[in-house]
Amino acid sequence: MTFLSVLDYLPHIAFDSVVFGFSKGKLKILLMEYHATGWFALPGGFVKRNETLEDAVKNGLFERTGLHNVYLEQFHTFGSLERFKPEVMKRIFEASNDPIDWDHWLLDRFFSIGYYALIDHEKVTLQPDAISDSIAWYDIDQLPTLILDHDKIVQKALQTLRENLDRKLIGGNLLPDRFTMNELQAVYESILGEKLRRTSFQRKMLSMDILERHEKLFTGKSHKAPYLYSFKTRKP
Amino acid sequence: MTFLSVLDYLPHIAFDSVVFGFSKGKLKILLMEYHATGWFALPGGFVKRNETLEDAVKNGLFERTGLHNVYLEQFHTFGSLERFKPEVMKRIFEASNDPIDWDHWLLDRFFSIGYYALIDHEKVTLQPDAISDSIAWYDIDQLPTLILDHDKIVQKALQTLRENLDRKLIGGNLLPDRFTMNELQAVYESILGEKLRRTSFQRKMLSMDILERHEKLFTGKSHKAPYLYSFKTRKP
DNA sequence: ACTCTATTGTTCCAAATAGAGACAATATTA
DNA sequence: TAATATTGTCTCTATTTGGAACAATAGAGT
Repeated sequence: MTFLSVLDYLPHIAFDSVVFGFSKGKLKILLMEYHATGWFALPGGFVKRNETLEDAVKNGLFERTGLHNVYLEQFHTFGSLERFKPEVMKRIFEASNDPIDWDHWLLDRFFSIGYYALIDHEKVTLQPDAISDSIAWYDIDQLPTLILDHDKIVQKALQTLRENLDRKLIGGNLLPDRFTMNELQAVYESILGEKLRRTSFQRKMLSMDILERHEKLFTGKSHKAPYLYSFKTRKP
Repeated sequence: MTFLSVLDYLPHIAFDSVVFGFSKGKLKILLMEYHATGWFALPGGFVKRNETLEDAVKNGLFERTGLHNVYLEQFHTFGSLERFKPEVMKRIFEASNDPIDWDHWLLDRFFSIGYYALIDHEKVTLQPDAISDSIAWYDIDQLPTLILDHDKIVQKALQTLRENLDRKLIGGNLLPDRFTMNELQAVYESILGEKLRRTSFQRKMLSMDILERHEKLFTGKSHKAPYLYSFKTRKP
Protein backbone atom coordinates (compact mmCIF):
# COMPACT_ATOMS: atom_id res chain seq x y z
CA MET A 1 0.00 0.00 0.00
CA THR A 2 1.96 2.91 -1.32
CA PHE A 3 0.00 5.99 -0.43
CA LEU A 4 -1.52 5.22 2.98
CA SER A 5 1.37 5.81 5.33
CA VAL A 6 0.95 5.45 9.06
CA LEU A 7 2.88 8.70 9.32
CA ASP A 8 0.01 10.56 7.70
CA TYR A 9 -2.93 8.85 9.37
CA LEU A 10 -4.24 8.04 12.83
CA PRO A 11 -4.11 4.27 13.26
CA HIS A 12 -7.09 2.41 14.74
CA ILE A 13 -9.53 5.11 13.66
CA ALA A 14 -11.78 4.92 10.62
CA PHE A 15 -15.10 6.31 9.53
CA ASP A 16 -17.90 4.87 7.46
CA SER A 17 -20.56 6.87 5.65
CA VAL A 18 -24.10 5.75 5.00
CA VAL A 19 -25.06 7.98 2.08
CA PHE A 20 -28.80 8.10 1.56
CA GLY A 21 -30.38 9.08 -1.72
CA PHE A 22 -33.91 8.94 -3.06
CA SER A 23 -34.81 7.94 -6.59
CA LYS A 24 -37.86 6.51 -8.31
CA GLY A 25 -39.75 6.35 -5.04
CA LYS A 26 -37.08 4.28 -3.31
CA LEU A 27 -34.60 5.00 -0.56
CA LYS A 28 -31.08 3.99 -1.52
CA ILE A 29 -27.56 4.04 -0.17
CA LEU A 30 -24.15 4.06 -1.76
CA LEU A 31 -22.08 0.89 -1.63
CA MET A 32 -18.65 0.07 -2.93
CA GLU A 33 -18.04 -3.25 -4.58
CA TYR A 34 -14.59 -4.86 -4.70
CA HIS A 35 -15.01 -6.85 -7.86
CA ALA A 36 -12.10 -9.19 -7.35
CA THR A 37 -13.67 -10.44 -4.13
CA GLY A 38 -17.31 -9.73 -4.81
CA TRP A 39 -17.51 -8.03 -1.45
CA PHE A 40 -19.56 -4.97 -0.64
CA ALA A 41 -18.73 -2.28 1.86
CA LEU A 42 -19.72 1.19 2.95
CA PRO A 43 -17.64 4.04 1.61
CA GLY A 44 -15.31 5.06 4.39
CA GLY A 45 -11.83 6.20 5.08
CA PHE A 46 -9.21 7.23 7.58
CA VAL A 47 -8.39 10.43 9.39
CA LYS A 48 -5.19 12.31 8.71
CA ARG A 49 -3.13 13.25 11.74
CA ASN A 50 -3.66 16.96 11.19
CA GLU A 51 -7.24 16.74 10.07
CA THR A 52 -10.52 17.04 11.89
CA LEU A 53 -12.82 14.03 11.98
CA GLU A 54 -15.57 16.03 10.30
CA ASP A 55 -13.22 17.21 7.57
CA ALA A 56 -12.07 13.68 6.90
CA VAL A 57 -15.65 12.53 6.41
CA LYS A 58 -16.49 15.51 4.22
CA ASN A 59 -13.44 14.94 2.07
CA GLY A 60 -14.22 11.28 1.68
CA LEU A 61 -17.72 12.13 0.67
CA PHE A 62 -16.56 14.72 -1.83
CA GLU A 63 -14.17 12.28 -3.44
CA ARG A 64 -16.91 9.75 -4.00
CA THR A 65 -19.82 12.02 -4.90
CA GLY A 66 -18.33 15.32 -6.04
CA LEU A 67 -20.55 17.11 -3.52
CA HIS A 68 -19.67 19.74 -0.99
CA ASN A 69 -21.98 21.06 1.74
CA VAL A 70 -23.78 17.82 2.27
CA TYR A 71 -26.17 17.22 5.15
CA LEU A 72 -24.09 15.08 7.45
CA GLU A 73 -24.66 13.64 10.89
CA GLN A 74 -22.63 11.43 13.16
CA PHE A 75 -24.74 8.65 14.61
CA HIS A 76 -22.61 6.03 16.36
CA THR A 77 -19.12 4.70 16.90
CA PHE A 78 -18.50 1.01 16.50
CA GLY A 79 -15.84 -0.54 18.68
CA SER A 80 -16.69 -4.18 19.08
CA LEU A 81 -14.19 -6.96 18.59
CA GLU A 82 -16.23 -8.70 15.91
CA ARG A 83 -15.19 -5.98 13.50
CA PHE A 84 -11.51 -6.93 13.87
CA LYS A 85 -10.95 -9.27 10.96
CA PRO A 86 -7.53 -8.66 9.47
CA GLU A 87 -7.96 -11.44 6.93
CA VAL A 88 -10.81 -9.54 5.32
CA MET A 89 -8.81 -6.38 4.91
CA LYS A 90 -5.78 -8.31 3.73
CA ARG A 91 -7.77 -9.98 1.03
CA ILE A 92 -9.18 -6.67 -0.16
CA PHE A 93 -5.77 -5.12 -0.54
CA GLU A 94 -4.41 -8.22 -2.21
CA ALA A 95 -7.26 -8.23 -4.67
CA SER A 96 -6.53 -4.63 -5.54
CA ASN A 97 -2.94 -5.58 -6.46
CA ASP A 98 -1.52 -3.73 -3.51
CA PRO A 99 -0.75 -6.47 -0.97
CA ILE A 100 0.30 -5.57 2.57
CA ASP A 101 1.97 -7.47 5.37
CA TRP A 102 0.16 -8.98 8.32
CA ASP A 103 1.72 -6.42 10.64
CA HIS A 104 0.63 -3.47 8.53
CA TRP A 105 -1.25 -0.85 10.52
CA LEU A 106 -4.28 -1.16 8.23
CA LEU A 107 -4.76 -4.75 9.39
CA ASP A 108 -4.81 -3.82 13.06
CA ARG A 109 -7.96 -3.27 15.06
CA PHE A 110 -10.07 -0.27 14.02
CA PHE A 111 -12.87 1.72 15.53
CA SER A 112 -15.28 3.18 13.03
CA ILE A 113 -17.27 6.34 13.48
CA GLY A 114 -20.52 6.19 11.55
CA TYR A 115 -21.93 9.19 9.70
CA TYR A 116 -24.98 9.38 7.56
CA ALA A 117 -25.45 11.81 4.71
CA LEU A 118 -28.60 12.90 2.91
CA ILE A 119 -28.05 14.01 -0.64
CA ASP A 120 -29.94 14.85 -3.77
CA HIS A 121 -29.55 11.75 -5.88
CA GLU A 122 -29.48 13.81 -9.09
CA LYS A 123 -26.53 15.95 -8.11
CA VAL A 124 -24.13 13.06 -7.62
CA THR A 125 -21.40 11.99 -10.00
CA LEU A 126 -20.08 8.75 -8.61
CA GLN A 127 -16.34 8.19 -8.44
CA PRO A 128 -14.79 4.94 -7.18
CA ASP A 129 -11.71 5.26 -5.01
CA ALA A 130 -8.28 3.71 -5.35
CA ILE A 131 -8.95 0.23 -4.04
CA SER A 132 -12.55 -0.34 -5.06
CA ASP A 133 -13.71 -1.01 -8.55
CA SER A 134 -17.15 0.49 -8.36
CA ILE A 135 -19.55 2.54 -6.33
CA ALA A 136 -23.28 2.48 -6.93
CA TRP A 137 -26.74 2.96 -5.47
CA TYR A 138 -28.51 0.05 -3.80
CA ASP A 139 -32.09 -0.15 -2.72
CA ILE A 140 -32.25 0.00 1.07
CA ASP A 141 -34.39 -3.11 1.30
CA GLN A 142 -32.42 -5.08 -1.26
CA LEU A 143 -28.92 -4.70 0.07
CA PRO A 144 -26.28 -7.37 -0.50
CA THR A 145 -24.42 -8.74 2.52
CA LEU A 146 -21.72 -6.35 3.62
CA ILE A 147 -18.28 -6.94 5.09
CA LEU A 148 -17.46 -6.81 8.79
CA ASP A 149 -20.22 -5.10 10.79
CA HIS A 150 -21.34 -2.83 7.98
CA ASP A 151 -24.83 -4.34 8.03
CA LYS A 152 -25.20 -3.21 11.62
CA ILE A 153 -23.87 0.20 10.73
CA VAL A 154 -26.51 0.60 8.03
CA GLN A 155 -29.28 -0.51 10.36
CA LYS A 156 -28.19 1.90 13.05
CA ALA A 157 -28.00 4.72 10.51
CA LEU A 158 -31.49 3.99 9.28
CA GLN A 159 -32.83 3.83 12.80
CA THR A 160 -31.25 7.16 13.69
CA LEU A 161 -32.54 8.73 10.49
CA ARG A 162 -36.06 7.61 11.36
CA GLU A 163 -35.81 9.05 14.84
CA ASN A 164 -34.46 12.35 13.55
CA LEU A 165 -36.79 12.69 10.59
CA ASP A 166 -39.55 14.63 12.33
CA ARG A 167 -37.38 16.16 15.02
CA LYS A 168 -34.86 17.74 12.68
CA LEU A 169 -36.97 18.06 9.52
CA ILE A 170 -34.23 16.74 7.32
CA GLY A 171 -36.25 14.88 4.72
CA GLY A 172 -35.91 17.69 2.20
CA ASN A 173 -32.19 17.08 1.86
CA LEU A 174 -32.96 14.03 -0.24
CA LEU A 175 -34.87 16.05 -2.82
CA PRO A 176 -34.00 18.75 -5.35
CA ASP A 177 -34.48 22.35 -4.27
CA ARG A 178 -38.06 22.34 -5.49
CA PHE A 179 -40.34 19.39 -5.08
CA THR A 180 -44.00 18.51 -4.89
CA MET A 181 -45.82 17.55 -1.71
CA ASN A 182 -46.23 14.08 -3.13
CA GLU A 183 -42.51 13.63 -3.55
CA LEU A 184 -41.87 14.80 -0.02
CA GLN A 185 -44.45 12.37 1.26
CA ALA A 186 -42.82 9.56 -0.70
CA VAL A 187 -39.50 10.38 0.99
CA TYR A 188 -41.11 10.18 4.40
CA GLU A 189 -42.85 6.94 3.57
CA SER A 190 -39.72 5.29 2.27
CA ILE A 191 -37.75 6.27 5.36
CA LEU A 192 -40.42 5.32 7.85
CA GLY A 193 -41.40 2.24 5.92
CA GLU A 194 -45.11 2.95 6.13
CA LYS A 195 -47.85 4.67 4.17
CA LEU A 196 -48.98 8.06 5.39
CA ARG A 197 -52.33 9.77 4.94
CA ARG A 198 -52.12 12.33 2.16
CA THR A 199 -54.26 15.03 3.72
CA SER A 200 -52.82 14.73 7.19
CA PHE A 201 -49.30 14.83 5.83
CA GLN A 202 -50.02 17.93 3.78
CA ARG A 203 -51.66 19.74 6.66
CA LYS A 204 -48.86 18.88 9.04
CA MET A 205 -46.13 20.02 6.69
CA LEU A 206 -47.88 23.26 5.84
CA SER A 207 -48.72 24.05 9.46
CA MET A 208 -45.07 23.84 10.48
CA ASP A 209 -44.25 26.93 8.47
CA ILE A 210 -41.10 25.46 6.97
CA LEU A 211 -42.17 25.27 3.33
CA GLU A 212 -42.33 27.98 0.73
CA ARG A 213 -44.81 27.58 -2.08
CA HIS A 214 -43.71 28.33 -5.62
CA GLU A 215 -45.16 27.95 -9.11
CA LYS A 216 -47.13 24.94 -10.21
CA LEU A 217 -45.56 21.98 -11.89
CA PHE A 218 -47.29 21.03 -15.14
CA THR A 219 -46.44 17.45 -15.84
CA GLY A 220 -48.66 17.00 -18.90
CA LYS A 221 -50.89 14.62 -16.99
CA SER A 222 -54.59 15.29 -17.17
CA HIS A 223 -55.26 16.50 -13.68
CA LYS A 224 -54.72 19.41 -11.38
CA ALA A 225 -51.08 20.48 -11.30
CA PRO A 226 -49.35 20.34 -7.90
CA TYR A 227 -47.43 23.24 -6.43
CA LEU A 228 -43.69 23.12 -6.09
CA TYR A 229 -42.28 23.75 -2.63
CA SER A 230 -38.90 24.50 -1.17
CA PHE A 231 -37.68 24.51 2.39
CA LYS A 232 -37.42 27.95 3.92
CA THR A 233 -33.85 28.88 4.67
CA ARG A 234 -33.33 28.68 8.40
CA LYS A 235 -32.51 31.76 10.37
CA PRO A 236 -29.07 31.41 11.91
CA MET B 1 3.82 6.17 33.46
CA THR B 2 4.41 2.66 34.61
CA PHE B 3 1.19 0.81 34.09
CA LEU B 4 -0.26 2.23 30.89
CA SER B 5 1.71 0.48 28.17
CA VAL B 6 1.01 1.10 24.52
CA LEU B 7 1.23 -2.67 24.12
CA ASP B 8 -1.92 -3.09 26.15
CA TYR B 9 -3.99 -0.20 24.83
CA LEU B 10 -5.23 1.20 21.55
CA PRO B 11 -3.51 4.54 20.98
CA HIS B 12 -5.50 7.58 19.84
CA ILE B 13 -8.71 6.22 21.32
CA ALA B 14 -10.22 7.31 24.62
CA PHE B 15 -13.63 7.51 26.19
CA ASP B 16 -15.20 9.99 28.56
CA SER B 17 -18.20 9.33 30.77
CA VAL B 18 -20.75 11.89 31.84
CA VAL B 19 -22.21 10.25 34.92
CA PHE B 20 -25.51 11.78 35.92
CA GLY B 21 -26.91 11.55 39.40
CA PHE B 22 -29.80 13.18 41.18
CA SER B 23 -29.70 14.39 44.74
CA LYS B 24 -31.54 16.99 46.80
CA GLY B 25 -33.55 18.07 43.81
CA LYS B 26 -30.50 18.77 41.68
CA LEU B 27 -28.98 17.08 38.66
CA LYS B 28 -25.29 16.39 39.13
CA ILE B 29 -22.36 14.82 37.34
CA LEU B 30 -19.15 13.22 38.46
CA LEU B 31 -15.91 15.14 37.98
CA MET B 32 -12.33 14.32 38.80
CA GLU B 33 -10.08 16.96 40.24
CA TYR B 34 -6.32 16.86 39.86
CA HIS B 35 -5.39 18.73 42.99
CA ALA B 36 -1.80 19.56 42.03
CA THR B 37 -3.08 21.47 39.00
CA GLY B 38 -6.54 22.44 40.17
CA TRP B 39 -7.89 21.08 36.91
CA PHE B 40 -11.20 19.30 36.49
CA ALA B 41 -11.99 16.60 33.98
CA LEU B 42 -14.56 13.96 33.15
CA PRO B 43 -13.84 10.45 34.30
CA GLY B 44 -12.58 8.58 31.27
CA GLY B 45 -10.10 6.01 30.17
CA PHE B 46 -8.58 4.01 27.38
CA VAL B 47 -9.52 0.83 25.58
CA LYS B 48 -7.45 -2.30 25.88
CA ARG B 49 -6.45 -3.97 22.65
CA ASN B 50 -8.51 -7.07 23.39
CA GLU B 51 -11.43 -5.30 24.97
CA THR B 52 -14.71 -4.04 23.61
CA LEU B 53 -15.41 -0.32 23.72
CA GLU B 54 -18.50 -0.95 25.81
CA ASP B 55 -16.59 -3.12 28.24
CA ALA B 56 -13.90 -0.50 28.64
CA VAL B 57 -16.49 2.10 29.56
CA LYS B 58 -18.28 -0.25 31.93
CA ASN B 59 -15.03 -1.17 33.64
CA GLY B 60 -14.02 2.46 34.02
CA LEU B 61 -17.39 3.22 35.51
CA PHE B 62 -17.18 0.32 37.90
CA GLU B 63 -13.76 1.38 39.11
CA ARG B 64 -14.99 4.86 39.95
CA THR B 65 -18.46 4.09 41.28
CA GLY B 66 -18.45 0.45 42.33
CA LEU B 67 -21.54 -0.10 40.18
CA HIS B 68 -22.31 -2.76 37.64
CA ASN B 69 -25.29 -2.85 35.28
CA VAL B 70 -25.50 0.88 34.89
CA TYR B 71 -27.73 2.56 32.33
CA LEU B 72 -25.21 3.61 29.70
CA GLU B 73 -25.54 5.25 26.33
CA GLN B 74 -23.08 6.39 23.75
CA PHE B 75 -23.87 9.88 22.48
CA HIS B 76 -21.05 11.33 20.41
CA THR B 77 -17.44 10.97 19.36
CA PHE B 78 -15.19 13.97 19.56
CA GLY B 79 -12.44 14.24 16.99
CA SER B 80 -11.62 17.90 16.62
CA LEU B 81 -8.08 19.24 16.68
CA GLU B 82 -8.75 21.62 19.56
CA ARG B 83 -8.73 18.65 21.88
CA PHE B 84 -5.11 17.86 20.98
CA LYS B 85 -3.17 19.64 23.73
CA PRO B 86 -0.20 17.51 24.78
CA GLU B 87 0.99 20.14 27.26
CA VAL B 88 -2.19 19.66 29.29
CA MET B 89 -1.77 15.92 29.54
CA LYS B 90 1.94 16.25 30.24
CA ARG B 91 1.26 18.58 33.13
CA ILE B 92 -1.29 16.21 34.60
CA PHE B 93 1.08 13.28 34.58
CA GLU B 94 3.90 15.41 35.96
CA ALA B 95 1.71 16.61 38.78
CA SER B 96 0.87 13.01 39.64
CA ASN B 97 4.59 12.26 40.07
CA ASP B 98 4.64 10.05 37.02
CA PRO B 99 6.18 12.22 34.31
CA ILE B 100 6.23 11.06 30.69
CA ASP B 101 8.19 12.09 27.62
CA TRP B 102 6.85 14.33 24.90
CA ASP B 103 6.81 11.43 22.47
CA HIS B 104 4.79 9.21 24.79
CA TRP B 105 1.70 7.76 23.16
CA LEU B 106 -0.53 9.31 25.81
CA LEU B 107 0.48 12.77 24.61
CA ASP B 108 -0.47 12.08 21.02
CA ARG B 109 -3.76 13.05 19.48
CA PHE B 110 -6.85 11.27 20.86
CA PHE B 111 -10.40 10.81 19.80
CA SER B 112 -12.85 10.51 22.63
CA ILE B 113 -16.08 8.57 22.56
CA GLY B 114 -18.64 10.10 24.89
CA TYR B 115 -20.96 7.98 27.00
CA TYR B 116 -23.47 9.12 29.53
CA ALA B 117 -24.60 7.07 32.49
CA LEU B 118 -27.64 7.43 34.71
CA ILE B 119 -27.19 6.09 38.20
CA ASP B 120 -28.83 6.09 41.58
CA HIS B 121 -26.84 8.63 43.52
CA GLU B 122 -27.26 6.69 46.75
CA LYS B 123 -25.73 3.47 45.46
CA VAL B 124 -22.38 5.01 44.58
CA THR B 125 -19.17 4.68 46.54
CA LEU B 126 -16.73 7.02 44.87
CA GLN B 127 -13.21 5.86 44.20
CA PRO B 128 -10.56 8.12 42.65
CA ASP B 129 -8.26 6.50 40.11
CA ALA B 130 -4.49 6.35 39.95
CA ILE B 131 -3.70 9.80 38.64
CA SER B 132 -6.48 11.92 40.08
CA ASP B 133 -6.75 12.92 43.67
CA SER B 134 -10.49 13.11 43.98
CA ILE B 135 -13.80 12.42 42.36
CA ALA B 136 -16.99 14.11 43.44
CA TRP B 137 -20.46 15.26 42.46
CA TYR B 138 -20.95 18.69 40.92
CA ASP B 139 -24.18 20.50 40.32
CA ILE B 140 -24.86 20.55 36.58
CA ASP B 141 -25.41 24.30 36.52
CA GLN B 142 -22.45 25.13 38.74
CA LEU B 143 -19.70 23.26 36.99
CA PRO B 144 -16.10 24.45 37.12
CA THR B 145 -14.23 24.95 33.86
CA LEU B 146 -13.05 21.62 32.49
CA ILE B 147 -9.93 20.66 30.58
CA LEU B 148 -9.76 20.26 26.80
CA ASP B 149 -13.22 20.05 25.24
CA HIS B 150 -14.87 18.43 28.24
CA ASP B 151 -17.28 21.35 28.60
CA LYS B 152 -18.59 20.61 25.13
CA ILE B 153 -18.82 16.93 25.94
CA VAL B 154 -20.98 17.67 28.98
CA GLN B 155 -23.24 19.98 26.99
CA LYS B 156 -23.69 17.41 24.27
CA ALA B 157 -24.44 14.72 26.84
CA LEU B 158 -27.06 16.89 28.49
CA GLN B 159 -28.63 17.74 25.17
CA THR B 160 -28.82 14.08 24.19
CA LEU B 161 -30.25 13.14 27.57
CA ARG B 162 -32.99 15.75 27.12
CA GLU B 163 -33.86 14.45 23.68
CA ASN B 164 -33.97 10.86 24.90
CA LEU B 165 -35.80 11.48 28.13
CA ASP B 166 -39.33 11.02 26.83
CA ARG B 167 -38.46 8.75 23.96
CA LYS B 168 -36.62 6.17 26.00
CA LEU B 169 -38.22 6.71 29.42
CA ILE B 170 -34.91 6.62 31.19
CA GLY B 171 -35.54 9.11 33.97
CA GLY B 172 -36.17 6.39 36.52
CA ASN B 173 -32.57 5.25 36.34
CA LEU B 174 -31.60 8.28 38.43
CA LEU B 175 -33.87 7.23 41.29
CA PRO B 176 -33.98 4.37 43.76
CA ASP B 177 -36.15 1.38 42.88
CA ARG B 178 -39.16 2.97 44.55
CA PHE B 179 -39.91 6.65 44.33
CA THR B 180 -42.79 9.07 44.55
CA MET B 181 -44.37 10.82 41.60
CA ASN B 182 -42.99 14.07 42.94
CA GLU B 183 -39.46 12.79 42.87
CA LEU B 184 -39.86 11.56 39.34
CA GLN B 185 -41.22 14.91 38.32
CA ALA B 186 -38.26 16.65 39.96
CA VAL B 187 -35.92 14.50 37.89
CA TYR B 188 -37.69 15.48 34.71
CA GLU B 189 -37.67 19.14 35.67
CA SER B 190 -33.99 19.20 36.50
CA ILE B 191 -33.08 17.52 33.24
CA LEU B 192 -35.35 19.62 31.07
CA GLY B 193 -34.59 22.77 33.00
CA GLU B 194 -38.23 23.79 33.25
CA LYS B 195 -41.16 23.41 35.60
CA LEU B 196 -43.84 20.92 34.64
CA ARG B 197 -47.50 20.88 35.61
CA ARG B 198 -48.09 18.41 38.36
CA THR B 199 -51.41 17.02 37.16
CA SER B 200 -50.43 16.70 33.52
CA PHE B 201 -47.20 15.00 34.46
CA GLN B 202 -48.96 12.52 36.70
CA ARG B 203 -51.59 11.71 34.12
CA LYS B 204 -49.01 11.28 31.38
CA MET B 205 -46.82 8.96 33.42
CA LEU B 206 -49.72 6.84 34.59
CA SER B 207 -51.27 6.60 31.13
CA MET B 208 -48.06 5.19 29.66
CA ASP B 209 -48.48 2.00 31.66
CA ILE B 210 -44.85 1.87 32.69
CA LEU B 211 -45.24 2.41 36.42
CA GLU B 212 -46.26 0.01 39.11
CA ARG B 213 -47.93 1.42 42.20
CA HIS B 214 -46.85 0.16 45.61
CA GLU B 215 -47.52 1.07 49.21
CA LYS B 216 -47.80 4.61 50.46
CA LEU B 217 -44.85 6.52 51.81
CA PHE B 218 -45.54 8.04 55.22
CA THR B 219 -43.08 10.84 55.67
CA GLY B 220 -44.46 12.14 58.95
CA LYS B 221 -45.59 15.35 57.29
CA SER B 222 -49.16 16.39 57.92
CA HIS B 223 -50.73 15.75 54.56
CA LYS B 224 -51.85 12.93 52.34
CA ALA B 225 -49.13 10.35 51.85
CA PRO B 226 -47.98 9.77 48.26
CA TYR B 227 -47.76 6.34 46.67
CA LEU B 228 -44.44 4.78 45.89
CA TYR B 229 -43.90 3.67 42.29
CA SER B 230 -41.41 1.55 40.44
CA PHE B 231 -40.80 1.07 36.76
CA LYS B 232 -42.28 -2.08 35.34
CA THR B 233 -39.64 -4.47 34.19
CA ARG B 234 -39.58 -4.43 30.41
CA LYS B 235 -40.50 -7.51 28.47
CA PRO B 236 -37.53 -8.71 26.43
C1' DA C 1 -62.84 14.40 68.68
C1' DC C 2 -62.76 18.31 65.79
C1' DT C 3 -60.61 21.63 62.84
C1' DC C 4 -56.88 23.16 60.03
C1' DT C 5 -53.14 22.76 56.61
C1' DA C 6 -50.40 20.99 53.06
C1' DT C 7 -50.21 17.83 49.58
C1' DT C 8 -51.94 14.12 46.72
C1' DG C 9 -54.92 11.56 43.37
C1' DT C 10 -58.73 12.26 40.39
C1' DT C 11 -62.11 14.53 37.62
C1' DC C 12 -63.75 17.91 34.62
C1' DC C 13 -63.98 21.28 30.93
C1' DA C 14 -61.90 23.78 27.31
C1' DA C 15 -58.33 24.20 23.87
C1' DA C 16 -55.36 22.17 20.62
C1' DT C 17 -54.11 18.30 17.61
C1' DA C 18 -54.71 14.30 14.67
C1' DG C 19 -57.55 10.83 11.86
C1' DA C 20 -60.46 10.19 8.11
C1' DG C 21 -63.40 11.42 4.84
C1' DA C 22 -65.97 14.90 1.73
C1' DC C 23 -65.72 18.31 -1.66
C1' DA C 24 -64.43 21.70 -4.82
C1' DA C 25 -60.66 23.09 -8.16
C1' DT C 26 -58.11 22.12 -12.27
C1' DA C 27 -54.97 20.14 -16.24
C1' DT C 28 -55.52 17.28 -19.82
C1' DT C 29 -57.92 13.81 -22.94
C1' DA C 30 -61.82 12.32 -25.45
C1' DT D 1 -68.23 20.12 -23.18
C1' DA D 2 -67.91 16.03 -20.55
C1' DA D 3 -64.83 12.73 -18.27
C1' DT D 4 -60.88 11.62 -15.33
C1' DA D 5 -57.26 11.77 -12.18
C1' DT D 6 -55.17 14.26 -8.78
C1' DT D 7 -54.62 18.19 -5.77
C1' DG D 8 -55.72 21.62 -2.14
C1' DT D 9 -58.96 22.70 1.32
C1' DC D 10 -62.64 22.07 4.47
C1' DT D 11 -65.37 19.60 7.85
C1' DC D 12 -66.51 16.49 11.35
C1' DT D 13 -65.00 13.64 14.89
C1' DA D 14 -61.93 11.47 18.12
C1' DT D 15 -58.02 11.90 20.85
C1' DT D 16 -54.66 14.34 23.49
C1' DT D 17 -53.17 18.25 26.31
C1' DG D 18 -53.47 22.47 29.41
C1' DG D 19 -55.12 24.10 33.47
C1' DA D 20 -58.05 24.38 37.05
C1' DA D 21 -61.31 22.42 40.47
C1' DC D 22 -62.33 19.05 43.83
C1' DA D 23 -62.25 15.44 47.04
C1' DA D 24 -59.15 12.54 50.04
C1' DT D 25 -56.01 12.23 53.81
C1' DA D 26 -51.88 12.31 57.26
C1' DG D 27 -50.52 14.68 60.73
C1' DA D 28 -50.52 19.13 63.90
C1' DG D 29 -52.98 22.09 66.81
C1' DT D 30 -56.81 22.84 69.79
